[in-house]
Amino acid sequence: MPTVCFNADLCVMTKFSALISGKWKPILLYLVQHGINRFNLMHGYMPTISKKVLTEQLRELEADGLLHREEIKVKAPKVVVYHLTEKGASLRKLIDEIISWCMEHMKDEIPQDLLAIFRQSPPAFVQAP
Amino acid sequence: MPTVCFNADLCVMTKFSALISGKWKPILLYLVQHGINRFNLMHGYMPTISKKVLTEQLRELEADGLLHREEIKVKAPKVVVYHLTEKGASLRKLIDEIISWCMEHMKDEIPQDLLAIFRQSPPAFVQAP
DNA sequence: ACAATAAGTTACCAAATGGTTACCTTTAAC
DNA sequence: GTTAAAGGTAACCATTTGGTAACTTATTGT
Repeated sequence: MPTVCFNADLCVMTKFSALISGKWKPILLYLVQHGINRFNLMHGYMPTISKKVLTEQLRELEADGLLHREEIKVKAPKVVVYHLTEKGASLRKLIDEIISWCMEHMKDEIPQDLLAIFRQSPPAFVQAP
Repeated sequence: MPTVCFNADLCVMTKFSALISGKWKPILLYLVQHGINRFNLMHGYMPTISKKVLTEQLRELEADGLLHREEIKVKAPKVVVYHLTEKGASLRKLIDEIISWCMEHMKDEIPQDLLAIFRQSPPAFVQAP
């Protein structure tokens, strides 16, 4: 019997996965970084997400310290703006490195046109994160 | 309405998450890299995984081209050895970078002693992946 | 008086994921 | 001839995750 044991619940990668593996989270971080930072604006760029799930994912990103949520106190219909925290911005950089790895090692699963666009301008404003 | 739309099913990070987000997969890659590469041997290092799930995760890692499974044709009780493919080895390097990021940016969620060990010898043979 | 807009919430549902326990197959050793 | 070891399967269950569709609240413009 080994003296060292591994436990998935204590695994650092388990915690990291929890951070990014919400279905829409990498896309949300990317959009907020690029100024797509309001609820209905984001929803317009992600037509297939439901409002319920969009709310959930945003709240989780906020709870994990990746996004900051700011309610702008204007009298009109409430306006809410999201922006990246430092941790969130730093995670965005790491995600770009992960995407680079994917472009090299998962070529077969990534559409040709995306690969081509990526080669020209890495974190382009197209479908990637 | 924006001309660009984002779809989580086409997202590169979704594919990447599928690669690593099996609960035990990062640990398995790490163990195999360190020569813990047989079914019951691995099971000894991961006492809380069930055989069913261990089989499943190994099979998925194999299907994703990260591990190679080799049945050694000896007459005795069948012996099976796993080893990393090139893709798997390259993913292990990326995971080490991800863990470095976690050690910097998720300090509060990572036990002190692990942080200390990590500072001395990064990819140590202790609970980390 | 009424519709529209921003940003959600509520109730309910389906699929995926990991887990438990018991069982299987082949060969060698006692 | 039964047992042990290696590497699994099979049947079944609970939780988590994302999804649908309808409803909400406050204010402003017509």
